[in-house]
Amino acid sequence: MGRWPGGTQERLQEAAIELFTERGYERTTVAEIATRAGLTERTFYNHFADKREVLFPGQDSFIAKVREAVGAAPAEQSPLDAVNAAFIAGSDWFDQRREAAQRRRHILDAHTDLREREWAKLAALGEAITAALRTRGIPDPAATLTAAVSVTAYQLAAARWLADPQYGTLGHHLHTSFEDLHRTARSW
Amino acid sequence: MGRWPGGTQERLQEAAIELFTERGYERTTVAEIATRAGLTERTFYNHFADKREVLFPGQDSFIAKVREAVGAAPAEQSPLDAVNAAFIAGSDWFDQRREAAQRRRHILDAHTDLREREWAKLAALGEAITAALRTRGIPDPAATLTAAVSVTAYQLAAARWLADPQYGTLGHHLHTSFEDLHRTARSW
DNA sequence: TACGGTGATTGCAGAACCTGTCATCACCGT
DNA sequence: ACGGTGATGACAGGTTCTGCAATCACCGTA
Repeated sequence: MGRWPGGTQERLQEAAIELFTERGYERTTVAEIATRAGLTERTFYNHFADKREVLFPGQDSFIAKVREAVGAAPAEQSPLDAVNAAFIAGSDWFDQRREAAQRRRHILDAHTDLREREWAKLAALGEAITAALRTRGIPDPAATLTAAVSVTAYQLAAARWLADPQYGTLGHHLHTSFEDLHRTARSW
Repeated sequence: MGRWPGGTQERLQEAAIELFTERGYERTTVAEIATRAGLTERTFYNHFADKREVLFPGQDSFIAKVREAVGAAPAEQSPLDAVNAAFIAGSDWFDQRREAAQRRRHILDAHTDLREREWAKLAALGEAITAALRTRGIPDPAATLTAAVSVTAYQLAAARWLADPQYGTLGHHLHTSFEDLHRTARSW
């Protein structure tokens, strides 16, 4: 058992994705993940709150970044544009991990448990954006509605990004998704 | 142990809400819920997929009703109005259960686990509406965006309905929430 | 080199969740 | 009286997750 080789979380994440794709999420135990990473089950739980969380690395810091970017946006920018810009500013990270995102999505789509966690993360993102918009002086309910619709546009962009055979950037798809949103909102 | 006294699910739900408010969600075991209802733990799991599900009675049938109502809306109605009308059509059920909804909300707010499940239900509602809108000929991404923003407006209305000291109906709050949505969308 | 502090890792026990399997029971029609 | 049906119960077992305390490697300091 190599002890302290560093990168513990990353090793656990890779081991988890490997095993999930090999045997499926439910047929993989936390103990197996830890063993493949050269660690123990207990250590897994020192790094991740539960079994699902290993599939959502960096989500919390992404949320924090978006919140910060929305708060720091120029005052003359519309709320929706501010959120859009914040998403685009953080999109490089994803473009560099397209393949990992693909595998992750396949696992997520196959298990309701995991999609539940994903929705929870998206809800947290929405609440963070709502809070940031409020500090920009946007009152409720506009803040809540704008945040929610932004998250939906973001989801849409992410889906297109993963499905795009042309390998367009996430930023590009965010741009078109928010254009679609403007167009659709005009019909409401 | 009264066997087959009828209303098994309802008894389990009431026992669960009682115990959750008395000791809290985490400090209540499924076995305790079942015992208070005069049943066994195994029977609980014959009626509910897991411990959380006991707090979401009728959600699935509500989703089915909304899907149906959206599909059956008059053709001249705009997509957003169709969803709004579908919500209002199913709002009586909630108005008759305001107090239970209050207690349920207090329990939900205190536990991330349960809010996660709630988000999952809302996501399922959104997907059902998306599907219904597509059968009405609304193409993507308009169907997805319209459904998502409708669900958000619904959440907003439900929150106001529970907080309203005047005890206004859910239908009333749905009306004003969708008006807010129209107003906000004009700024996008 | 010796020593102690710090933080990560581990072992162990145990509660609770959830499932599979099969037996048992009440009801109902014949 | 009899058999079918469906809900309930008993039991075993795996898995998830937590609390607690011990162990280990590293690092600065004397």
